[in-house]
Amino acid sequence: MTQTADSQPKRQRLAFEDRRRAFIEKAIEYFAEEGFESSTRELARRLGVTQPLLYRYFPSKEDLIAEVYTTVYVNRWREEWATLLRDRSMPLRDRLETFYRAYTDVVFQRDWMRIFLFSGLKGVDINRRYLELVRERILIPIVEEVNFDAGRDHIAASEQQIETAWVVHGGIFYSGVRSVIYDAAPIENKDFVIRTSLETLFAQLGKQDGDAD
Amino acid sequence: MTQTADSQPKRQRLAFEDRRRAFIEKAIEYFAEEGFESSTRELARRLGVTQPLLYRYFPSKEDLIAEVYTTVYVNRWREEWATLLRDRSMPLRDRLETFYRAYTDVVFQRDWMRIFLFSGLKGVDINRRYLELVRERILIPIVEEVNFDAGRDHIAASEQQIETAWVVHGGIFYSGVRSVIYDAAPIENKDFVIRTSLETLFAQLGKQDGDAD
DNA sequence: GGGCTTATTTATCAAATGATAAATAGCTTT
DNA sequence: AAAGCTATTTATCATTTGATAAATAAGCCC
Repeated sequence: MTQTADSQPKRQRLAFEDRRRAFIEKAIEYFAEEGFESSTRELARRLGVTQPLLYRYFPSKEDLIAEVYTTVYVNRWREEWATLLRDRSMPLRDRLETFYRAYTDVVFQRDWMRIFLFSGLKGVDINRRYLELVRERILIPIVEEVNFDAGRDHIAASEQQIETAWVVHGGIFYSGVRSVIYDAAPIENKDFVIRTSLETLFAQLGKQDGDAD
Repeated sequence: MTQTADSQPKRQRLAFEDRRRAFIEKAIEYFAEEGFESSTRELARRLGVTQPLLYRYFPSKEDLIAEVYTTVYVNRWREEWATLLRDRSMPLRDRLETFYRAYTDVVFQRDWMRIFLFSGLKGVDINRRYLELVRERILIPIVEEVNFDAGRDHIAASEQQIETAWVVHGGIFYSGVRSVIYDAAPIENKDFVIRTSLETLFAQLGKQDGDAD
C-alpha cells in the first residue's frame, strides 16, 4: 500500500461530460474569487489534474471563460420570472415581492456577483446583453403591470418610467453588492430593502405617465 | 538631423516629483482601462520611458497601485461636501441636490468608477473604508438633517434610516455604473435620477423614526 | 485476458512579467 | 567648459503563463 491516506489514485478517469462540467464549475468558483487573469495551472491544481488536460476540453482559456459566462448568466436565469410578473391572478404587490425575493436569491451570490463585475470590467458585451434582458423581461413588464394596476389608459412603459424602475432596481442590486462583495451590509436587510424599494417604485411610477404612443 | 518628425528627443529628463506624478496619472488612466494585472512595461511605453525607470520611483508595482488608490479616493474627495450638507442657511432640498450634483460629477467618471470596481474586487479594504466614509460623512448627516428638518425630537439616525439612505444612494450610484461602465444609460438622466431619488428619500425617511437613544 | 479507445500525464516552448545591476547621458554648478 | 549629480536606458534574471506534442494508463469490449 503505497497510497497515502488522503491522496487519490494517481489517475481518476472521468466521462468526457463529467470532466468538462467539473472544469466549468471549478472555474466559476476560482475565477469568481481570483479574477479571470488567474492561471489555468492553479485551476487544474484545484481539480487535482494537470494543466494541459484543460486543453482537451476547451480550445483556449477564453473558451472556458465563455462557458463560465453562459453557465452563470444563462443557466441561472429563471424563465418563470417573466411569467410570474405577468400573472394577474396574484396581487401585483405580492408578485413583485415574490419576484425580487427569488431574483435576489440567485443574484446575491458571491460567485454570481463577482463574475458579473469581473466580466463587466473586461468589457465583454455579455453584460450589456444581460442588462437588456433585465430591461425587457423584468423592468418593462413591471412598469406595464403597475400601469395596468393603476387603471391607466396607456399601459406601455415610458422611458422615464423605465429609468425610474432602473434606479429602484439599482438600489436593490447595490445593496447586494454591499453585503456580498464588501461585507458591508447584513444580508438580513434584504427583505427590508425589497419592501421599501417597492414602496418607492409604486410611489414614483404613480406620478409618472405611461407612454401614450 | 536624425530626429524624425514625431519622435521626442531620446531622453527627456523630468524633475523627480514631475516624473513621479506623471507615472501616477498615467497609471490611473491605464489601470482604470486595463485593470491592475496589466504590465508595467506597457505603462512605461505609454509614458515614452522604459520599464525599469518605474522602479526608481516606486519600490514595487503594488506601491504604485497604492498611490493610485490614494490619488483617486483621497484627493478627489471634497471636504466641503460634509459642510455643505450641514449648512442650514440653505433649504435642505437644495443642499441635497447640490451635493449630489457635485458628488456625481466626481464619481461618475470612467476612471474613478473602474478603479473603484477593480480595487473592490481585489479585496483591498480601501473600498470598505471608503464606504464607511460615505456612511459617516454623507449618509448619516443627510438622515440627521432630514430628521431635523422634519422637526423631530430625535435627530440621530437609526440603522433603518441609514439603510434606506444606502438604498437611495445605491440607486444613484448604480445609474452611474450603467452609464459610465456599460454605456447603457444616457448621462443626461443624471438630474432626473437625483431628483426622483431625493423625493424617494424624503418620502421614505418621513415614515421612519430616528434613533431615540 | 488481450486489445483498443481515449482520458490523463510528462516534457517542453515561447512569450510576458516584475524586478535588479550596471552603463549612459542630460542638466546644473562652478 | 569641466565636473558631478542623478534621471534614464541597456542588459539581464528568474518566474509565470497559455499552449502543444508525445508518452502513458484506465477502463470498456469481445
